[in-house]
Order: sequence, then structure tokens, then C-alpha cells
Amino acid sequence: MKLTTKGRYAVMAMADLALFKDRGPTSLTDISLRQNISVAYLEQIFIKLKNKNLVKSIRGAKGGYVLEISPENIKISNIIAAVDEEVKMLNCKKESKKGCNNKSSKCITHNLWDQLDQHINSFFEKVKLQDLVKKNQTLNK
Amino acid sequence: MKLTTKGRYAVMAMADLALFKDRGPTSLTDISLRQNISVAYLEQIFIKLKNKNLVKSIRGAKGGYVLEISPENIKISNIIAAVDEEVKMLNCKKESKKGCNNKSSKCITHNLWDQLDQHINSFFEKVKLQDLVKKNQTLNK
DNA sequence: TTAAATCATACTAAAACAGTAGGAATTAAA
DNA sequence: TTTAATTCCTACTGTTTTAGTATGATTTAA
Repeated sequence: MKLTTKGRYAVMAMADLALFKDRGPTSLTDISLRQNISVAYLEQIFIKLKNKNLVKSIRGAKGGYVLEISPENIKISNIIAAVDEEVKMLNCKKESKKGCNNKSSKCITHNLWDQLDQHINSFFEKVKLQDLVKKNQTLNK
Repeated sequence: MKLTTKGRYAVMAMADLALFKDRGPTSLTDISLRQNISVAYLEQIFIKLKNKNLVKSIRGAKGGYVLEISPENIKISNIIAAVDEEVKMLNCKKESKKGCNNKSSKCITHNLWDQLDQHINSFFEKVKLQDLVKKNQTLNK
């Protein structure tokens, strides 16, 4: 599976954006200070988030980023997918003719990894950005 | 999360062992041929499986490995845990005083990763080695 | 005695990870 | 109009992890 700091930071940053969305555009500097992530690294992440239309950028001084979609409509899976390639355990080649391991049939554990993929993905599908923000309302205000 | 070829191969190898358990000790050479994994790599994996008492070794010619526990009592989580360190998404430091990110409180996404950990682990807890073998009874016999 | 097996440890090429670095373009405010 | 704050863009890089190999020793059935 692919779930690295980039995915984690992306979710943190999006949550930060959601928390402070009423104050206008949030700069990466602000997020950097609050979430302890370097601005340069955040830049990389936000380019991807922007490409997937999760955020909108406002350039120049007093600029920053704002959410394109409201927090209750952003799934965590959307965020992860935007920065990491995919959430996928299965390694078996998807060749049309041959099965896993260059054998004729699926490998013994093929279904297992397949189900795990679904299991993890369904978790990320269910949780919305809004869910993270609600839980932290008492903090960070 | 940590789930690499070692974890996957370990599950495959254990499933192989379960499938052929009635034929006496299974050598790594046999597993290697059937599952397409090098013997040298399997050796590394089986040392760990043995240390966790999931398998028992029989040395010398006609030797090999046998399951220490019956397949219906071996959880996939046991196998993964034996070869990979842990199934864990959370990166936040477990320091007693400070929270995540050297901030005073838990990071916004702390609970999310915590829940994901539980979600994945519970999946691996529920599936037994026997479940994999049953599904493949018609193949590989 | 030999061949088949596990046991043990060290080594390594390649890829992924987690960022840095440097500069260009844009824009609000002084 | 200048400056500072910001996004945008692309290349680079040290470190760690991954996914094994390599080598040799030990054990044991035939």
C-alpha cells in the first residue's frame, strides 16, 4: 500500500484549511507553522491537490489556498488519491493471459489482498474531512 | 503501514504449507517452485516464522517445515506480525509529555490514523489461514 | 559418504522516501 | 513604483528501505 508522509501531510493540511476556512485564504506559511511541515514540501503537495480541484490557489501577497469543495463533501480517499498514487496492496500482475507469479491461476493469497484493498478504501471513503474538523473544534480555535 | 513482499510472501508460504500439510515436511525448495519465491529469501522469512512458533523445522535431507498450529487457529495478523514489524499508520511520537508534531496536543489527524490501524488490524485478525486454503481447494491439489 | 535440507550472517543494487534548493511569476500593500 | 509575501515550477539529494544474493556452516536421511 502507498500511504506515506505525503498522504498524511495532505490530510493534515486539508484539515487545517477546513478549520480556518472562515478567515479567507490560508497561506502555506501558516499551515507550515501550525502543522510543522516545511513550506517547500507543502508546495509539492498543494500542486497535486490543486490539480485534482480539491483546493483553489490565490496568488500574490495575502494569497494562499481555499477549499474548492465544502469539508462535508471531501472524502479522505479523495485527498490520499490526489497525492499518493493509490491505496493498493495487490502486487499480482494484471496480465490478461497469465495469472499471478506467471502461473496459470491466481495466487493463493490473491483474494486476500484484493479484499484488504477494498477494506481500506472503504474506510477512507466513509470518512469526510468534516469528520476530522468536528473532532478538533475545541482545540485549535 | 508496513506491508511488503516479505509479509505477502510469508502469507503465501504459510498457505502453501497448509495446503500440503498432509504430505509431511514441506521443503523451501518446493515452496519456491510453487510460489515463485527464491529459496534464499524464503529462508529469511522462515527464520522469523519459526521464532514466533508458527512453524517447526526439520533439518537434514527430507526435512522442511511444518505448521506448529493448525490453519484454523492461525490469524493472518500473526503471520504479518512475525515478518514485518507491525501494521501501523500512525507516525506521531508516543512521548509522554508532548503530543504530535512537538505540539502540546494531538495532531488533527491523530484519531484518523489510529482508527485506520484498528480497521486494518481487525481485518487481519478476522481472517484465518484456513480461510485461504479453503478457497483454493479446487486448485493446487 | 553424499546430497538435500535448514541455519546464519553479511552484502548490495535499485527504488522510494522525505525532503531541499533556487529561482520565476504574481499581487497586495506601503 | 517598489517591496514583501505569496504561489508556481523543476531539479537535485542524502538516507532508508526493499528485495533480494552470496557464502558458507550444520544437520540428517539414504
